[in-house]
Amino acid sequence: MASITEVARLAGVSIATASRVVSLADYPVSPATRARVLDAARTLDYVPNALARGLLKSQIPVVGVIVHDITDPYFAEVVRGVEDAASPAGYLVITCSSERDAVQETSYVRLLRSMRAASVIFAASGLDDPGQTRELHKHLAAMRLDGAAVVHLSPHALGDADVGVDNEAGMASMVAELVRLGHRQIAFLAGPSALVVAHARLAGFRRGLADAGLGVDERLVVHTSFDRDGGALGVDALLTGSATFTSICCANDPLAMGALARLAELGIDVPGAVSVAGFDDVPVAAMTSPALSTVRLPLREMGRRGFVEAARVLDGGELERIVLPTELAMRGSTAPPAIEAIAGRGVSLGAGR
Amino acid sequence: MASITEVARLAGVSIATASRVVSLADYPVSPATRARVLDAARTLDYVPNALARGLLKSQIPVVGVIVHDITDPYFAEVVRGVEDAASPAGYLVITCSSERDAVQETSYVRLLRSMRAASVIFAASGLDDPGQTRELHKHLAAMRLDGAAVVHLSPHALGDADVGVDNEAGMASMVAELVRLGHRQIAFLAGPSALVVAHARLAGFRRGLADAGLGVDERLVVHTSFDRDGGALGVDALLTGSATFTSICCANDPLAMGALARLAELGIDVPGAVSVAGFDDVPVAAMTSPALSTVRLPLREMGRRGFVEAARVLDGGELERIVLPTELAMRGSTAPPAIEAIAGRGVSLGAGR
DNA sequence: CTGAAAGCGCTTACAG
DNA sequence: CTGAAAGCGCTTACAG
Repeated sequence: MASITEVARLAGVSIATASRVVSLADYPVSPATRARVLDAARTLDYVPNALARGLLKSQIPVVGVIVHDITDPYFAEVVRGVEDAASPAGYLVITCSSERDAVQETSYVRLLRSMRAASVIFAASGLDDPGQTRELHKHLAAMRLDGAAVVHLSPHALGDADVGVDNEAGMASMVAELVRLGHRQIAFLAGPSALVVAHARLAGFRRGLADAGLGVDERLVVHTSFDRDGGALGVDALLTGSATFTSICCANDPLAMGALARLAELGIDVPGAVSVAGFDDVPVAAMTSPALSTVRLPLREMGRRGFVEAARVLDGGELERIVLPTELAMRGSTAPPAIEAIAGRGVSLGAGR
Repeated sequence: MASITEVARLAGVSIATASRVVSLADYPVSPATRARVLDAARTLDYVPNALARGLLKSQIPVVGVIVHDITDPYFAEVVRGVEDAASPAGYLVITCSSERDAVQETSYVRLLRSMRAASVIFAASGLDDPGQTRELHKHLAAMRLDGAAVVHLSPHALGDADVGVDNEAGMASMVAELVRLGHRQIAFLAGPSALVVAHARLAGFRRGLADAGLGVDERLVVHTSFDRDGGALGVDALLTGSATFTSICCANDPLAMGALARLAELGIDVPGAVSVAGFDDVPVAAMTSPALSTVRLPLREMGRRGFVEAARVLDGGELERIVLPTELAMRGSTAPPAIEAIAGRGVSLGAGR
């Protein structure tokens, strides 16, 4: 590949001058010289070496996004948002599926640091485990010191999201809506108790109930994994428990979809016998049957704004903490409760009910 | 950030020696010296500068994956596969959502070239438009010359996939299965006629019919976009057309899901009145209702093998052309045909049928 | 086993 | 407006 040296030689100028024109530097160069350099660059199919430039700046126009799993539509949306904002600015996006594993996450961040990525954006909520993450934070601190932008899109062990939503308020609004529909016995599939974002949503559930003057029946709060399997298992746990309920509120959409699938298997009608609500509004939420009522998060916008904030920091500005609005997306999986609540313990599962 | 110079100074050795130990070079260094260097590196929180190393090698351990859209589960799966193979090898994955736009694709590849990415993997099929892509191929040729690995996971304007599936055979096997179920009037939602991979699947449809001794009713072959909207539009086109059919075979899953949704809207029972089949087996295909019968592509494995082939080339080997097997995944959306075929023209849409 | 030195391809004071 | 030179942080012949 042609280097700037060859471009300069072909154009008959110094490499300094060649650099000034090809790098679009704001520096006076005579029009004739400029034209000759541009010509030479075109002739030689010159493409600047971003590594050399990056070495000088100690930074390369690349942003790493840490996600739980890129095949999870939540994260795919966020990453796409980052890309939509980053791409016009000439930044490339590196996806890092950490599976919420601290070791993997650290290894990714170290790699990002080694290549002097301009920014790392955490799309996934961290686990509430500060001990595990000392090395991670060492890397992040070093990167920040070096001018890199670190942006969180979810609450994490060390603080709130930089660009995010009010998870607690969003969940409380869903609870309020279920109460408005007439529900009084609302179960909650809470996800993993160690996940920071799950905390916030559980807090929202409690607040929603409190706002309605209702108490929390702790037997109806179930912790599971944050995926479909957790939703199915959660339903089983509720049905074998001792408390009755007319609706199930879930801390995210996968949980709700798993619950929907398990209830269908058991022949329990949604929303006839029980209402189900999710949280996130991933694109598939509108395609389940019945379609899932959920809390819409502006996922793509979160990604976009995440990059915008990163760019602000790279420009020497301060991170602005941003809270984006959530919105209820009520669909077919919720309705006023049936006369009788779904019973817990004592009801045999799978018996065609 | 500490550089190797500082590590060398702290360890009391030359930077050459320091480099040999921190870069894990296969070069004799006395154990005592090695230990001192490692110690210094740890003390200084030394992380090697990948940009400096890359500048020397004219290559950085990064692989770019060109996809249509990372929020499309097909591509998310493939990217995850690439990441699963790339990550243990110390490579980072850059996602490029090109929206099948030649200009964007070229711009991404140029950026990848400028940062001397070790490899670019095309997950998306190209458009059959060699004119549009001259500049793209100039960049790719330059990268290849420079030792980068270019791998195609789908057929493209200039040739077959390097790591892919036999789209034609896969589609033919689905047609054979529909015929086995008793279908004789099979419609085909073909996707865009300019998309190379769509060609192959249409060819498979024709071959499957020919193998069964059936002719192709061209009135039942509909070209639309490659997404849900195309599926819905395709159904409308078929219903207002003049030919009858008992099943709809789709060139990919989004088309099939769009068809399913539209048929449900129209009150047409699947698979009672008409069978619907997809192609790809993206994860959501199992979650529609009825669950979608489709042709399973080993998407994640395609991504993984794509990186493995890239690594082979980077190691100085030759690209091995690999064809991965497809598999039928028959689910609830297909069944033997009803006595009467669905009629086209003359049936009023949306009239509760 | 160790080190001095060249060089990868750029940008940017500095001098003219 | 133009150019010579230093230097970013590494690796790697080459010499010892």
